[in-house]
Amino acid sequence: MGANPTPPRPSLSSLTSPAARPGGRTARTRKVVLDAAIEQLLDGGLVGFSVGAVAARSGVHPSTIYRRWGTRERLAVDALLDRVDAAIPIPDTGALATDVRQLLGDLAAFYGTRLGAVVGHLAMAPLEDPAAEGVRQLLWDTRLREVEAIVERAAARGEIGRRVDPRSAVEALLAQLHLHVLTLGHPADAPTLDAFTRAAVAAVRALDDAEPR
Amino acid sequence: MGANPTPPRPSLSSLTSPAARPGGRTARTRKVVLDAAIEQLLDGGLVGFSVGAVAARSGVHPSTIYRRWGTRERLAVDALLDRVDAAIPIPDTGALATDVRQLLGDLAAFYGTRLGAVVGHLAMAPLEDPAAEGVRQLLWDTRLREVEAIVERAAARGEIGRRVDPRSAVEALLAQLHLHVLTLGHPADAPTLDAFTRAAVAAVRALDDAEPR
DNA sequence: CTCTTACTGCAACAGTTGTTGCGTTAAGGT
DNA sequence: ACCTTAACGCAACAACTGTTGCAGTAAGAG
Repeated sequence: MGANPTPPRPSLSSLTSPAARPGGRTARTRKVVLDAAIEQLLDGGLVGFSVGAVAARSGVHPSTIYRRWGTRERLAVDALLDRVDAAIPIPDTGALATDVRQLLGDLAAFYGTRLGAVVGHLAMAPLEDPAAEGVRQLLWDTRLREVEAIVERAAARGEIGRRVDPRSAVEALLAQLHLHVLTLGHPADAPTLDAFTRAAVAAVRALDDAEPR
Repeated sequence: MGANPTPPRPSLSSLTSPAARPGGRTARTRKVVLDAAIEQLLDGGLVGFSVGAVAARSGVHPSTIYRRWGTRERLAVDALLDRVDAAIPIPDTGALATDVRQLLGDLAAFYGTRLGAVVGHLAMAPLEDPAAEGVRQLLWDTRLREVEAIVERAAARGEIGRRVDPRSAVEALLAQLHLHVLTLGHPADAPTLDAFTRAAVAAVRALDDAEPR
């Protein structure tokens, strides 16, 4: 029973359930296609990303890809999930401001990457494919929950009040960076990130006042 | 002479330049198509929004639409521009907090509309069509500049420091609402909007400290 | 080694999306 | 009323997108 093929962590990877007992060369094909999809996303981003393009690049027949993934969005999301698992670590520097500064810096650096840009692009607005949209929401939820640790540690230290809703606080921490970089497409240099950090920390502190009404 | 058909304000409407001297039934066709596009967006949103669908609904031949607009994104953006001009007013209540609260409330209400949801959806992430993407950025830029008035009045009143960069401040004001409602798809009730307002105002105040380095 | 089973490639097909050439139509100027 | 001219409808077409049936093939079980 230890033989079940689930990945190291119970990550949310893989829309195509690897659950069923393979009776074919599933794993190899999957890897080849997803690698090709990543390559395609690296040069060209989402523009020109299509099932046909990935099929041509991978050598796998289009019909196979359609059968396993179905839509371009599902394929892109599934390919990215494989690589974003490593993602960005949650800092623990001992103070809220430095935690936030480091997290924002890491995020900005990631979104500066070609791959990160695509991930950010897909992350910001709803997707048309229901399955892909479900994964997007799950990803955000997972991610925000992880970041809540920063807020909870700050509350434990007494840096912020204990009445702050962690989820709202996390949103406040991340919102301006995402609007600035991903929605508006502007760069985020060090002074900008410093300013975002100051603003974010102040916002979280303000959420304490009379929060639970 | 009062008969000129240009809209009240020299809005950025219309990707299709109405500049050239019309030798055909330009204006009528344009209106019919854009009205049909809005209808199509109202029921169905961006899903199922295609040139073909709008052609069928408007009775205008698809080839005509392709010639004038080219892509689905350009058509959608152009149709929406016609209706978003009325948009959301910039409040002037005499205090920063109440200005922000009203603006956030108006925005949340607008995004709760079917039309507003589509606008918000298109606003959050880059568009693939270059022309449509240009309009998106222009719209953001225009909008943010308008909102700067709130910040500048607050600075004039002494509510916030004069070293605050208005553009950063405006981003800080709007960021959490957009992340919460448009990216995450969550509702924004009154208490939530109150909390966003408190956080946003605190964030703007924090931007003052040592802002210009 | 053989059998089962699932997945793949291939080819044929259907639907949608976007393009182009041509004759026709209507708006605005004279 | 007439002429010019841009825009439109139509049809034919090209390209891309997605689906389906069938035969072949590889992985895992006994």
